[in-house]
Amino acid sequence: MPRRRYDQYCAAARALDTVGDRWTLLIVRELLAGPRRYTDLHADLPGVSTDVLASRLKDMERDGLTTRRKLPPPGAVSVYELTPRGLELLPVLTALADWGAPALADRRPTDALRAHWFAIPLARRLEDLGANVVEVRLDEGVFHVRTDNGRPLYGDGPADRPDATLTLDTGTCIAISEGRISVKDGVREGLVVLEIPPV
Amino acid sequence: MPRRRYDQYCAAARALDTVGDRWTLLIVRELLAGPRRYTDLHADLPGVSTDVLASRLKDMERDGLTTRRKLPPPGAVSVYELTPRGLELLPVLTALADWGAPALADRRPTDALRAHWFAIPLARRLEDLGANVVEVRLDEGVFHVRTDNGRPLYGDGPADRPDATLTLDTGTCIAISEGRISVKDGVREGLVVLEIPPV
DNA sequence: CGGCATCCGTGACGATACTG
DNA sequence: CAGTATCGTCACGGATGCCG
Repeated sequence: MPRRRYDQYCAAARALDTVGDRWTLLIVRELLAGPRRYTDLHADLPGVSTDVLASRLKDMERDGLTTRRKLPPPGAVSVYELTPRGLELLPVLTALADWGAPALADRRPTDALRAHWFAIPLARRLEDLGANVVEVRLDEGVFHVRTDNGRPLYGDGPADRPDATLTLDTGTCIAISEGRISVKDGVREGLVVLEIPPV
Repeated sequence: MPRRRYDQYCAAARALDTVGDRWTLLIVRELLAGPRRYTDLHADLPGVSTDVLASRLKDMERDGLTTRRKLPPPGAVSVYELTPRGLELLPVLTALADWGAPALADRRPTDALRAHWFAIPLARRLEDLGANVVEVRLDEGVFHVRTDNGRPLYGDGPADRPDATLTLDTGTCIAISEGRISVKDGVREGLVVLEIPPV
């Protein structure tokens, strides 16, 4: 909750009171990948300043979106993690990603990029593959998605034992994310290579 | 699009570049009620300053969310209206309202209130009534909702010729909005009075 | 080195006053 | 009625420093 509230008895305004601040929803996006350390968050949120990130994490913990947990030694590092309430923001991020996907048509040279940022709009399109864990290989990097409502929803890098792997280029990935073509169409047209590893 | 962009090649971040600024999504909320004049917008967005509202409307027009139209004389007043692209933000507002509805449990004395603010979370729950236009009567005021994907989605005050009218209290309205009870359950328990006017 | 806190310049925001 | 102009304040972004 920011210092500035809307003070409106409206469900949408109440939500924006909590998650309407700059960076908050993008922090949620990162935490959908599971528990993360402060430094990892800072690395995957290029542009955020250290104090704003720390301040947001405090606000989010106070508002019940996240919890802070100390990993047992050795390591004894603390990680940030979404609460169930914070996890319920996934539909908000999905709706935003749906709306914003067409804007990916113009790719600016200054744009930062992490492969797992494609996971949110892509996840639903992979649901009918019949695979719990899907590894996605783009030119820009590899990430994996869980389609079984598991936590974490996705992660960077290859999966442990994926049920399927998808190899495709960025344009195809966006087209599938937007629902313009299906995964099966992509395979049929040679844009996507779908592999099911032997058990 | 604000001066500050995230500069991230991510669909959700791109959306937030356009609608992440303070007040923008609440202006969309108001424009879902159809074409509105500047003064009306200002009246139903308590707390927004005149310059910020003017600035947002400019940004939104530049970004293709709204158009400005001069009504034919007499009157010759100009109104703001959502474009199809702007209208596509409804799922975003619905997802936000879903998430924010539990926060309506605590009602602060400083909260502003407009009856039609209940329309967004309520609209989907009225879809299976088989009525195109539903008039909703709360203690706080009357508004009406179109459930046939028509524009406008809702409006203040009574409807012209509603297909159904609902009379209920605020708590019941929130419970239905959250999906905790259905309209039919509300009627059965005496919390909702549903009237279908004779043709 | 991870996890912040502090300082500072810039810009966004909010309230009021004013104008065509 | 529909904004623009002005101004004080606060949030943001970048850099740096501190401390376990």
